[in-house]
Amino acid sequence: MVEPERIQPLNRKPRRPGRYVLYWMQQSQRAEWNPALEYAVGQANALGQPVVVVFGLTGRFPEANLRHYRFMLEGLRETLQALAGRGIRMVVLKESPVTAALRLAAEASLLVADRGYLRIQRLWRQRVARRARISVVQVEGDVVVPADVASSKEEYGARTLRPRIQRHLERFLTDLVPEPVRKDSLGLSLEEGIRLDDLDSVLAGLQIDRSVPAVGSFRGGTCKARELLDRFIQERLSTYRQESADPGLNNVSHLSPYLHFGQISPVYAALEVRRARGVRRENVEAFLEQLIVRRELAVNFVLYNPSYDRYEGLPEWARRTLERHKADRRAYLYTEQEFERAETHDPYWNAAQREMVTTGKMHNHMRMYWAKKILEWTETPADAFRIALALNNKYEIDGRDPNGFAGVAWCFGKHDRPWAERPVFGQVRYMNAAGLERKFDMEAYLKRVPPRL
DNA sequence: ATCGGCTCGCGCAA
DNA sequence: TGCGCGAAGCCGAT
Repeated sequence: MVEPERIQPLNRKPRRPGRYVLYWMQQSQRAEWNPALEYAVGQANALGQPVVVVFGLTGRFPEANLRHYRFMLEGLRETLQALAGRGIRMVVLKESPVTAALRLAAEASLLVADRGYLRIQRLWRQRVARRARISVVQVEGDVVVPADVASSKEEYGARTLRPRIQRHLERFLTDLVPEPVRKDSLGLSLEEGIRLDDLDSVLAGLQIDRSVPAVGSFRGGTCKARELLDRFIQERLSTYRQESADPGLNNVSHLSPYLHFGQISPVYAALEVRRARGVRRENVEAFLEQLIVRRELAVNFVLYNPSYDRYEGLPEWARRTLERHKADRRAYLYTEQEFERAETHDPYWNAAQREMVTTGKMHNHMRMYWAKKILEWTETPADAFRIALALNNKYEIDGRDPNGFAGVAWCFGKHDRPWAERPVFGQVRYMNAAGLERKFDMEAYLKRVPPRL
């Protein structure tokens, strides 16, 4: 049963007598723990119709490259098979999500969409809702507490969002029981769509940026995500609070790429972690703080701040103080290319950059240090913001995620408070290598990251 | 090793 | 209007 607050009509058009209920999959790329899918199945059962799933595979998602597409397609291939196992046909069309959804909506009774919070995802849904001739309903499945239920405005920090999430948490942290599929859609006559058996040839047929190679360190897909989560709970959760910040230990879940593509449900992950046996409460709480409060603070940021991907999206006090120190002498200055090639004087910074470029994922604590240093070693804070975000989006598997936008902005003062004034940073929180060495085993970090690009 | 100060703005209590 | 407090800070004093 999907919570009613996850369900929102996106237009006022009627249902029509079509051949099937259409689930337009976009953000939640999974066949289980997917409220939009289960809602679609429930509606289809009530109408005595089958469910068809459509996915529009566009080569034009902003800033997406081979690395992102490979990971996403590994997940989609598995999802397609899992859906077939439930008697649900998934059609993958090589065109924009909007036109793909509209094409199959022509013969549908009702269109169900999942939810994504980025600007482009909201725009896509708006267009589909406006141009479809049928009722379009959006079902939230990307966060635990739907962002507009938690708050109706941009929150100032984790401190102000946390109680708002807590208020609703229990209501939304519930099992999602799969609906039985009463009428299967595997035999329907439909557009073929493209096959996903051979991902190399699918990728070869897409007009995408191929300059960033796929990574072997993380394979996409729900199974892989579940495996990582299980292992995390078994082996790492019981020391999470103490160790998760240490880049040398890497004691983290590694779920963020999977969450980014909707290959695993945050509700499922939260429930699994809560149900873990023999783990101290503080560790469970520390993980849920990341998975829910911090992640959903990032979603709040991209939903309510129209400048979430620009320097202008920073709070007034941060821009003011950075502006005041714009002319300060920088001890080092690097170009975007020097950053990209990990050619700074700082071995920790270079290691972080190499970790990101080679594995597609940088340790959480290093992401902060990394962006703070780009601010310190670039001529203007606005350039630094742009460079940090561009590199993040290019090389992280979960680039262009709300977490990335909020994470970079945090390094420039967003969701943070002012600190003692100093050169370049002004009152924005400063970090340095001595801090890393004081607290963590940085030799271990250097050892676990490839020594060169 | 530990501690206070740094400094802004939100939200709540009064 | 006052007050407490905040993602992971740093720095100098003790």
